[in-house]
Amino acid sequence: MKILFFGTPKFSEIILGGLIERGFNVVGVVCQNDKPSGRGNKLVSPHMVEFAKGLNLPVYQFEKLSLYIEEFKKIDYTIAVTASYGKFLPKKLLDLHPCVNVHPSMLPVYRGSTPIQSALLNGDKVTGVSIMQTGVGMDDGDVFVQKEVEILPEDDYISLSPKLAEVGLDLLCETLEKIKNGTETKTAQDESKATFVKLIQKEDALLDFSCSAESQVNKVRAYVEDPVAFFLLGDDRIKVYKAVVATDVVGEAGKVIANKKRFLIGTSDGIFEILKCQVQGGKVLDAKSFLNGYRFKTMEIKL
RNA sequence: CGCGAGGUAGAGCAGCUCGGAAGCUCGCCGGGCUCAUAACCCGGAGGUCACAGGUUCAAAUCCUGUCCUCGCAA
Repeated sequence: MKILFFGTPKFSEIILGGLIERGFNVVGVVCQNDKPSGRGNKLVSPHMVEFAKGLNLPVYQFEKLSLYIEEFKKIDYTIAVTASYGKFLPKKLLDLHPCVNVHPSMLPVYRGSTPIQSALLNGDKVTGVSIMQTGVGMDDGDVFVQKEVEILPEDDYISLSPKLAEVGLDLLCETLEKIKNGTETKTAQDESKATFVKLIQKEDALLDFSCSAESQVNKVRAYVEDPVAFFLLGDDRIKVYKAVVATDVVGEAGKVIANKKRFLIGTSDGIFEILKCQVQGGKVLDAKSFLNGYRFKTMEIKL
């Protein structure tokens, strides 16, 4: 079985790396195009490009897949595996060979592009991974297998994502073996229970202290990799990388309480404690270091 | 040449406008006080002020170039 792998972010890398490690025959990697990015708007390749090259795999980057069907016909593969590729695969491409997808949620819940973030944002205690048939719709194909994964209170996107990838990898390998042997089974999703999650916008990451502290901590956990939860303190934009709900203090919504040791912000329900943050121009710092040098110009946050 | 901020003790910052003996908060080491402490008091170590040139009697501070870090936008 010759696998053509579709995937772009870190999540995909873990799965790709795992497939190789376990001896699966991956013949190539398709990932998204290079994009102008960062200061100077220089063209930057997805990290996957280097990763795949490091594994001596050919890398394909097509601007619009549907325009390159002929190219795909030239690639010698028998099955496609997708994992957070980032775009829909056109029907013409799916018709060439079977295609399975790794989706980090318990489908039909959290269909769409941000299932991991959504589970964290909603404060879920459990999420999971599904291996499914890749279809033309949004994550609505038949499911081969799925497995739950516990979300720990201290988990955030950065810690949870690899856990889901590892579980996804196991399930994927299992499924591929079955497909190879012709013993795979699949069941249709219950459409009535389907939920969708949307793309994340920058503004979604703006912390709102008129909400509960817990909900804003969840926002930090969900968006810690990108775009990173933030709030505005006077003219300063402060990104929050790690926060918890403080239970030993009281305070008023939108009011900052800060001393040499702790950086607290009142919310409508509970106290939001910042453990790791960054002001524009500065490095990411633990609260103590941040407080050592930061000069507060205001202690109020506009709600 | 997309816009912008910054590189000063182990950490985080001030000082730079108006050149003239390197400072603050924390950490660290030593001592003291306390039943005790993330408390308080006393003392101490630790910096070629990113790098390279230039101006000057004198440069962290002014000028030029280089390297590095970071925020925004896309």
